[in-house]
Amino acid sequence: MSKDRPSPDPRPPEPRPEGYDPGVFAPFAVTVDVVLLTVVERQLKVLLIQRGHPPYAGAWALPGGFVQPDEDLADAAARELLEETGIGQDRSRLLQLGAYGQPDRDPRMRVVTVAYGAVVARLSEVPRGGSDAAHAELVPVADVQSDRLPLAFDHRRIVGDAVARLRAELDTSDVAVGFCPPEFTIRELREVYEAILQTELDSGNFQRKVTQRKGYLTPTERRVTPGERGGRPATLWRAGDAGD
Amino acid sequence: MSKDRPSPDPRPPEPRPEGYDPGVFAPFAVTVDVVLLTVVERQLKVLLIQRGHPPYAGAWALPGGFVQPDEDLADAAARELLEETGIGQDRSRLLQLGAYGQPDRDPRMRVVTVAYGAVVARLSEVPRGGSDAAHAELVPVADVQSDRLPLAFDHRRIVGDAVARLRAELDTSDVAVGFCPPEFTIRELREVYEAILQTELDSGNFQRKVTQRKGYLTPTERRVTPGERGGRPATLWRAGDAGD
DNA sequence: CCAAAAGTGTTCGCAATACACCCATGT
DNA sequence: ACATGGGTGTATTGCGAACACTTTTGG
Repeated sequence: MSKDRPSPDPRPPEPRPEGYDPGVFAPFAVTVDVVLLTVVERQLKVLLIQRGHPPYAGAWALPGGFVQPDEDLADAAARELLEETGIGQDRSRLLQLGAYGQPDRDPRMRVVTVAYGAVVARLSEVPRGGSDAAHAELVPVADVQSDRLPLAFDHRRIVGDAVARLRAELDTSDVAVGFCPPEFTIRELREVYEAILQTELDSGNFQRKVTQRKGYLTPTERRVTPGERGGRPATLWRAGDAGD
Repeated sequence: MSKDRPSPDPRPPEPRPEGYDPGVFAPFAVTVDVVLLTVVERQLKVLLIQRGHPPYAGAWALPGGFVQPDEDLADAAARELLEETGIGQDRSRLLQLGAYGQPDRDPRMRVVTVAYGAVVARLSEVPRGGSDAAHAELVPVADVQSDRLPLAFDHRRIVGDAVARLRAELDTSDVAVGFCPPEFTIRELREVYEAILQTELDSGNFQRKVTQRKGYLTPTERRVTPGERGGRPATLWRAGDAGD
């Protein structure tokens, strides 16, 4: 990658693996953070943990932590999510959002974090299998974006970027079905869209748009029994072939 | 700001809970790589340098290098690009593409790289003001993707991702005008699209589509004098307000 | 019966496509 | 005059938005 160049590094050179020039390689910490989103009662929520130690002790933050020396980034994200919240997520379902590396983003040392996005079906409560996360909770994304609920580090920005990315990919990818349980009604899927886009969608047009999209949904034989106030029973659908 | 640098012990520290434990994190090297694209004679090309030292000595690679301790990631990308190729690029014109951190992507040590994309107007030759880059050259992207020209590390994949991203953003962003000089004809812009999408576009429809798009282009009073074989002189256009 | 929710049909307008045609220049 | 490339007009088609309407349930 890089070759000999003047050594502008004010720090004493670290002992280093052979082959790299001293004075050029400064050690960084690399972490991963996970933006886990879910829709509960028509509201988009993000999973946060309450920090137990400084800096930002007591503040809310994204689950995440250090990448281990021989660990892939996505694996680290999955592991941290499991350790801190008890939620197991396949690494293939984690979408990389980007790297955040402003020099002062951590007050103590240079940390570059790689953010990952994850999506789960309506999760009402956090499993609490986490090793030692002080506290994990689902909070409305709106509270984060309005800054009514301040986050540690640059995590508010990361959440904002994640939501923007989610909105952009709603129509072109299969993310939305990730917010639904294995079998779901079109209404349920529509409410996911509405929570994310913050708009109302025409139910009839949505129905067509989503059922006609190839490989997106597959119908089951089962129907749902209507609520107390009646109504035609809705078909249950599964994620389509393309989403597997 | 705590300054205790951990010794770069290659062995992993104990798997530990969330939270910072300065002195126990595993040191990573963080680098940036730049995928600089340009269109020359209807061909999409990427700027590569020839490596002078192992690993991959003599192989082609993306320009890039280590991030310095107090340097922002985008700044590092701009600096490395300038140092290795003599091309100055504003950091705001560098688009982050993502982080690549597979444990074995560098044979000697753990390196996480953050890739940035850049776009310049038809660049026929590399400035050669680079400090020490052995050799820098523009090569057809097709040669990289077909693996006819193998690249060091995982750089082929990074280039592939960059091109995919470029294609996806062609219609929704202003990237394409970045491939054109300050004043350009619609034909020139169309050839950029054609080189990137690998298709032929109807010139008439392209004209309308691109001129009607609000804030995308602004006409000048100037025309271009036709070539030797005649033809109606084309209007010169500038990037629109939205692209500033 | 009516209310409510699922799902379909119908219409309209816009935007993309195909392609014919006119415009302004060089030789 | 003719070739060449710039630019506009026009017909067609497909898709999304708006919304009326039918279907199937509970009360």
